[in-house]
Amino acid sequence: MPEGPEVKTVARTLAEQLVGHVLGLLWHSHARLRRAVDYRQLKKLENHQIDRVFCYGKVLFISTKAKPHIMAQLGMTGQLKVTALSEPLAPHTHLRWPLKNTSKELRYVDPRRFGLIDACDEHSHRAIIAKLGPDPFSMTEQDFPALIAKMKKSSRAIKEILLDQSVIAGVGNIYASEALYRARINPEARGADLDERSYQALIPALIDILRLAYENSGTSFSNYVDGSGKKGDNLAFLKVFQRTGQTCEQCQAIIKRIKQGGRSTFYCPQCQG
DNA sequence: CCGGAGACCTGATAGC
DNA sequence: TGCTATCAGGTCTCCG
Repeated sequence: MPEGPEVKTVARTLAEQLVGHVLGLLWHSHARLRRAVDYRQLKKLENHQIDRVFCYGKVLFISTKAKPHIMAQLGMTGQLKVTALSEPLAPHTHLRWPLKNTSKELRYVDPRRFGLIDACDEHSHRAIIAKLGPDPFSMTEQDFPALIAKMKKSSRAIKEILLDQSVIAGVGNIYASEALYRARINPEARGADLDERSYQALIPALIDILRLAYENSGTSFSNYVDGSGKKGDNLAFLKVFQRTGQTCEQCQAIIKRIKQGGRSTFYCPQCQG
């Protein structure tokens, strides 16, 4: 489901509801998520107070004063939200974690089970982040040259490079297409073939697109919701994603969909020719 | 090392 | 009304 802006929205809205609260007794469905979950480790966090919720790229962390922390990746359909204990259980609820002395609980719902929740100590926390490229939300212009150099080294299509979390963390299928449209770059162009000017347009365009999406609390076209169950408002701001057959706002050409690496890419053949 | 294909899952929707 | 096929905010592993 979520890309960087959605995960960051979930982190913000969860922080408002979780920080300062103490986790109660964990319930789980025994389902295997993307991989088997070490529920024993997670249960060690019972009776600990949550002090921070944050994210890097698409990885969300909930930390307590104790070790380990909670790590979550929402995959395509994962929802992490705080609900009333009395709220009916949605199908595919895999984790329920009551907050002591409240009538609420943290729930993880994930129909496709491409997501992951797990315990995470300092060591694995660092290992996770070490594998990821810079996070556009904390990046400054000083980080641009190294990032551009890495992209220029690749013979892959620029759209696929943008989806590579080890190059840049938090970009997914929506915002890769949107950023390339904004920067007027053909998604099939090889990283190595793009000139410096293209990159100087692309990186700021990408950052702008992600910031805007975050300000709009993310894009909901299917089941994405924030940490309190609310949908995002960014769908109306998208220019090409899932707009196959509609006219480009800039030039009136027809927006096309192609497949790259097994995934849809949306673009304007005229503006991004 | 790199890149491509397929695997992992459920659910919604379109077309016959 | 079924069926089949395709599509969906992601990532991991295997193979050449």
